[in-house]
Amino acid sequence: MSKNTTKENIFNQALRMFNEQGIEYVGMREIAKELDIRVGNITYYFPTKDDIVAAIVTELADANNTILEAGDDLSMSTFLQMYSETSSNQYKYRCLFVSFVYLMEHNPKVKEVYIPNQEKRYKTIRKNLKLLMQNGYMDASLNDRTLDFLVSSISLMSRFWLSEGRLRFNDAGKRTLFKHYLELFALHLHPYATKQGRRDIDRFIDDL
Amino acid sequence: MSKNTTKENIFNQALRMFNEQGIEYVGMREIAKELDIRVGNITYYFPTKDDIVAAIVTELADANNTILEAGDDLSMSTFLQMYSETSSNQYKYRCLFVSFVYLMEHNPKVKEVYIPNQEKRYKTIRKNLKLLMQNGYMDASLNDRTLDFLVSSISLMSRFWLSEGRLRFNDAGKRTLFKHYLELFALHLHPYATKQGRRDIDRFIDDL
DNA sequence: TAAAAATTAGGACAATGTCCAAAAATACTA
DNA sequence: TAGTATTTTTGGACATTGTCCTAATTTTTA
Repeated sequence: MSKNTTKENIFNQALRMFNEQGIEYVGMREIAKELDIRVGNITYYFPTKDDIVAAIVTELADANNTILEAGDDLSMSTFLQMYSETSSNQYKYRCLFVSFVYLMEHNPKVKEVYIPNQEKRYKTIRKNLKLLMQNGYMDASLNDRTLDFLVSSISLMSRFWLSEGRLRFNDAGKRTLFKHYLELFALHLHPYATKQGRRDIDRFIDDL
Repeated sequence: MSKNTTKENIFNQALRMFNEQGIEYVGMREIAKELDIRVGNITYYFPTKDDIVAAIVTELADANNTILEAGDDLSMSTFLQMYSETSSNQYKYRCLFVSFVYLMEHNPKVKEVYIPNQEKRYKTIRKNLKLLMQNGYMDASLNDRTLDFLVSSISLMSRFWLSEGRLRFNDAGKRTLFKHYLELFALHLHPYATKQGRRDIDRFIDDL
């Protein structure tokens, strides 16, 4: 097991503190203090605080890219499972989602990494829902407008469930948050699912 | 028409700038500059920036309190109309919602005003949904779990639609945002509404 | 072992929110 | 109306923030 480099130490310590206290409320000097190094040493690896945040965003993007794309035989279970994994990644880098709007508007480096993913995300959700229709998990009579509604609604939820969770459950653990918000997500699909789809949804919720 | 007091000028100017640029990115010196007064003059009326924000929260709370409570004869139209009015107030003080989590966790004065309203809000939504059931607008067979789902889901959406809107539509006007997010809200109820309820929902959406 | 490169330290800088004492303007009172 | 008290406004000080830069130190390379 190799010793961590200074850069890794800074990244990990920053992520830990950002997740706990919020990005805006962790100072460079505090991070340095925890690691018993000087601030100038941090700025050597990360010239600005935004660079640390950008590194976090990049790691999240990479993590999400390792989640395999849906095949043509996508089932409701797989779809839910994929959502669950994405949520897991979001939780790991949750500091990003608690200050979402703020980050996007004032951190160009974050914007650069995240924006391209965003459009892709809409399309992926839409494509997956269509696959679920084709494969008999979602109601085949869903029109485009309802599909758009579901995509919008899912996007909104998946962006802000962590913020909501922070407000509502304070600093509850991952388990509590997952139980609540994955159920919320799954129930969202319920009215538009076929009998087969609903069976998968119910099983997914039971397993939470 | 009486001349505005200094305090009112400060409040209005701050709200305007907060809404446009975000609370965290408007400095006391900038507000002072716009009004051609000195910073010390602001702190005379609002000792800290948090006090300005708290004043904004209070005004929002007051505005929402003027929206009449639902009577026992609540209809789907009225329910949607009430939601629309609340959303209008949120838009007026939208700076608060773009930095929601941040505010709640680090501004005790905001927390004090908002938290009590929050629990009340859950109960109100729940009560109103039950009224809609009783009055034949929502499916009478809704169980408690589905009701909880709807309440959670509505709460999440009504807290974060403004954040989402900022990310997705950038600085689109009120009209664009309303068209999209009120429809999203209304469609949310659609699967659980009765035929009568759905008629109201469809009319509401058409009128947007 | 000496030179070069990478890393770390330490302090300076402008900007921020906050605070305070003195000046100015206004209101009040005899 | 003149003098006093109160409210309002000013201008600058303060600690803290992220950032930047130069010099010292350590590590790597030749």
